[in-house]
Amino acid sequence: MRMSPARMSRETLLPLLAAHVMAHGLADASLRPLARAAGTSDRMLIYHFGNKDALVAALLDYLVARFADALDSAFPQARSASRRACAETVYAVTGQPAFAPFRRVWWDIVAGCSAGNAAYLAAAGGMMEVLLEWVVDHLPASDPDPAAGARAVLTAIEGAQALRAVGRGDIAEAGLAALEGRPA
Amino acid sequence: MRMSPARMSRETLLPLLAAHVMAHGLADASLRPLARAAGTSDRMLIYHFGNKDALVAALLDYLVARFADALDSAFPQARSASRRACAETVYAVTGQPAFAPFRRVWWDIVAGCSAGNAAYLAAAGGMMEVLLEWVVDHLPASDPDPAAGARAVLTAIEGAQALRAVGRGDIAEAGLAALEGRPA
DNA sequence: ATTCGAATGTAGCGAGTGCTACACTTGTAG
DNA sequence: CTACAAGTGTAGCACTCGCTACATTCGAAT
Repeated sequence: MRMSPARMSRETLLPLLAAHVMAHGLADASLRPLARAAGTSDRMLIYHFGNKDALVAALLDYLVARFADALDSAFPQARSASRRACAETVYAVTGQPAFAPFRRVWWDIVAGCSAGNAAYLAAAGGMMEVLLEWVVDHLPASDPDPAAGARAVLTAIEGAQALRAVGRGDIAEAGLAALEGRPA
Repeated sequence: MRMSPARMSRETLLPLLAAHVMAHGLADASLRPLARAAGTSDRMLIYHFGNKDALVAALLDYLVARFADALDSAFPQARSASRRACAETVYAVTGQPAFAPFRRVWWDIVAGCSAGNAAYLAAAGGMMEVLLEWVVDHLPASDPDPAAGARAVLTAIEGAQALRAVGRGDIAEAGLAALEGRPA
């Protein structure tokens, strides 16, 4: 009676690792708890990824991809009626409980960027690129300058998210409401 | 020949501790490096503050006060000509090197809030209150709704700061530029 | 001068950190 | 069947973490 050794690879490990990180945060994720969550040992994580930095880098790539997936599946397909409506839609959707883990790791990433971590910078760039494209595609077709509009919307969204994260969702909502209701 | 024992208290310690935190970040500040920076031992930090959580709480209070000071001394006295100009002023001033340490710890605080840390939430609330009041006071006198205007400006500023932190200052600046140039 | 409590130094505990050494078992290629 | 490399388990290293026990020194009140 011998269990299959359940051969592992980066690919089979990453979803389990990502689940643990989204549940417990990225900032203070350490090898042994990660390994426990994935049903392995710290020894094997190092074996498969080389060292912790490489593991985190792989994890960030994976999380960016999952974030893109989550956007595609959770967001309405239709374009918004205005920049303001677009921003409020993104704010509402990314405020759903399903996005809480992403919000959690997002601020870990921002803090890491602010501390000068290059891997985090790359991941943050990826996430912003994904979001920016999504916003461009969902701006009103009548928007005179979708590129500029998307940047305005994204700036407002990030600010609203930050304010919500620190318990000042009231400011965030008032801020979004002040976005111009119709394309300029 | 006996040196004065340099009696210490929370009050004499806090500036030194704060300096270390602003230089090296709040997230992974640990007792022994903090003590070294303040010319003491971890033992004494615990003695004066009780435990690390209380120390961090005191440190956050102190940092909020220093942030308020820095705002008062670094910002122009005059009111801005528009909401957009006000936002761009704050963005420019808080982008100065003198504010880099505050930006650094700010994102540590936001990440801590997102992880559910109550002390961080209180500190973040304090910082936002300070900033909100400053914005209200510097909006054009002609602004029809300074309370709403300040919230709009603050949301845009926070978003711009976040984007700048992750290396997308280009988006931030485009976003601020799209704020209405004259009071609505 | 004596006493007493506040302040401080030294040493260490138990837990957790990233990572490694070494032995061992597999599945597969020759 | 044998040889070999990929994969895995066990144990441990050198370190940091927050915190504590214990002994000492110091300044001020009596």
